[in-house]
Amino acid sequence: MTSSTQRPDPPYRRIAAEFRTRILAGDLRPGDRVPSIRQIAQRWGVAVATATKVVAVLRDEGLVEAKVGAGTVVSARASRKERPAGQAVPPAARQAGVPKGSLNRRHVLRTAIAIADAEGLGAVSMRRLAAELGTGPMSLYRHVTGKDELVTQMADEVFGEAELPVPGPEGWRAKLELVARRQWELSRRHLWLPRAVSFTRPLLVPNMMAHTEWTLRALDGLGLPVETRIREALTLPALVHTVALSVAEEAEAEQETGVTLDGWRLLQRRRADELLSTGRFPLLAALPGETVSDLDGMFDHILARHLDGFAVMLGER
Amino acid sequence: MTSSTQRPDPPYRRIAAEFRTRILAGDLRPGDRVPSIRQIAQRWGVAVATATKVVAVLRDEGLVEAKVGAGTVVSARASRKERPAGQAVPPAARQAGVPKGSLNRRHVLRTAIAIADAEGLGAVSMRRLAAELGTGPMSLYRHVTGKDELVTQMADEVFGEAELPVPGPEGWRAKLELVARRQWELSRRHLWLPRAVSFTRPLLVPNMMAHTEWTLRALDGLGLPVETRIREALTLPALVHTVALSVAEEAEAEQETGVTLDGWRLLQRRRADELLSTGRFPLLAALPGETVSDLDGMFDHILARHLDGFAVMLGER
DNA sequence: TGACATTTGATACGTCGTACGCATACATGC
DNA sequence: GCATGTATGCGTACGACGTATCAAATGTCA
Repeated sequence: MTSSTQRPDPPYRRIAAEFRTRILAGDLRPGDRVPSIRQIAQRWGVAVATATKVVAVLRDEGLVEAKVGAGTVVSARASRKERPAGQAVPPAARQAGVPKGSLNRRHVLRTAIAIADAEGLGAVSMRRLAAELGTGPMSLYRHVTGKDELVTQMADEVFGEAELPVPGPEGWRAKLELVARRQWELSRRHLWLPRAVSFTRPLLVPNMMAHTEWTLRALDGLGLPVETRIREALTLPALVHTVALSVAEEAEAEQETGVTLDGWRLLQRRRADELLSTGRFPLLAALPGETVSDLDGMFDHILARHLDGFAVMLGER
Repeated sequence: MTSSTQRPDPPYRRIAAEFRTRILAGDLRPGDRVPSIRQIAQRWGVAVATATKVVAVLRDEGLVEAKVGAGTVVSARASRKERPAGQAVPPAARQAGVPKGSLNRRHVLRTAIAIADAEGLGAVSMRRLAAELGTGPMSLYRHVTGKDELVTQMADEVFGEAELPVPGPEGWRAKLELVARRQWELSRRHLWLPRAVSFTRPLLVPNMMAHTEWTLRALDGLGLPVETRIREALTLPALVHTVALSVAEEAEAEQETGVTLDGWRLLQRRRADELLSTGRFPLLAALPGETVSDLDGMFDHILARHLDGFAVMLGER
């Protein structure tokens, strides 16, 4: 570089330097918007091509990231002066990984999941989700074709949390119990899950298909006809599904009554009590209330009975 | 308070507040007559119905007591502000008069059921239902407090179709199988049923409670602890529920594709095929398609396994 | 410099459930 | 008979929803 003489830097370099110092000083933080090309052009009184060069310089230095249509943004890990200024990164590195939409899509999904976890699936409206992400509702449709797909993909995302060991434990019973309990844990962690997808139609939810596939493998070699294997593989998630649905409803009811004791819920309770005291349902009325809502126990019961029955079918009893 | 938005309180609320402050201030003392409904109507220039609401609000708050023919009077212990204003206590379970309402209510329910049977629960909107009955949407609210109740009562109505024999067949297994199959038939006849109610929360659906009661009786005398009896009584409908849900989804999917082959569904199919051909799910991909959708067979499987398992628990195997 | 493909967000449309207010008819007590 | 509170039927309108449409703004490239 022979620019050591008094020859002044060209304008585009001067402006770029200006931004560079602001970024490195932390004045512009990662994620902040950098003025658009046309704004730079106007503000500094230069042509658009010049402003373009400014941004190009910064981008080649890895300080900013530009997306067409969206704008230019200070890139992460930019403030740490890890690379001597002026040392350009190979331009190929700027679009290395996935098409970048993938990351935003995950962000959308995780945010939606967070809302659903905290306030139930009903709270996940497109507007609400958009607000949470700081954008307009319509922007979501860039990452998701519609609400149906959003919900399905939320389910897929959380199903990805539950990994199944590759050989798995010994014996069909341990395997079946394992997969059922994994899904049960999932449903307890994400109460909206049974509302989001039907467990007996795993298509389109790849991570759910993986569970089905794993289960089918567990059923292989037991000498069962194919229809039985299918049914069994679909039965297990179905069992989880119903009980999980009840858990979800219980939670919702509780949440609502926690907020407002008004009208509907309270009225429900009153009516239920009235019905119970009519004497038409003596056994039902005599039940202790706590047991009804012990849904973990309920799940254990339903799963154990089923596996026992399956063992009978295999002739093991 | 309710001043969150700038939207002014509706007239009836404003007027009620006016009286409330006068009562609480002691301006109107216990035993004093409150202006009659028609007087209020005239004095404030509103309709009698509106004035009626004013009095209703005050009465629900326990501030006044109304007697037909006699008039409305400030109730005793009203001046002590013992209850946060606006917090109504007795919504007063409105027991609809039998004579006329009963028949019309059934008509509403049966019409709603007919729509749901033919086009799915999603087609049952208040407007649609009203149109079918030849009235305005708001007329429905004379017979039903809201959509939630409508749906619940629809379920109750159809559960009334399934009668259970009073002594029932001999032996626990025949009894349990009977009640499960009755519910299964119900769900096949009314595909929307599993969507309408949770089978594990029979409260508020008297005809469903009857099933639970019947099941509990079938489980009596087997020497089982009470928790087990409860769980079992709730398990049977739960089993029906999941499989029925799948049936419903299948039917909906089929119906939609029957109408329009466009976009979403077709796209789903394509994606599913793509996923299957990735080789990640060899066992799944090798399955014959017909068996997957044999949901009657699925139900038989799940029920038989469960009952076998229950027999094991009873030590009968 | 201008044409381009993208991305965005504001506006708006058609649904939904239902709150509100009105008019009218009815039942009850003085 | 008369005034009272109540019940019924219904038209209007509000706010929330999912999403179609489209102009404006963006970085890029000829």
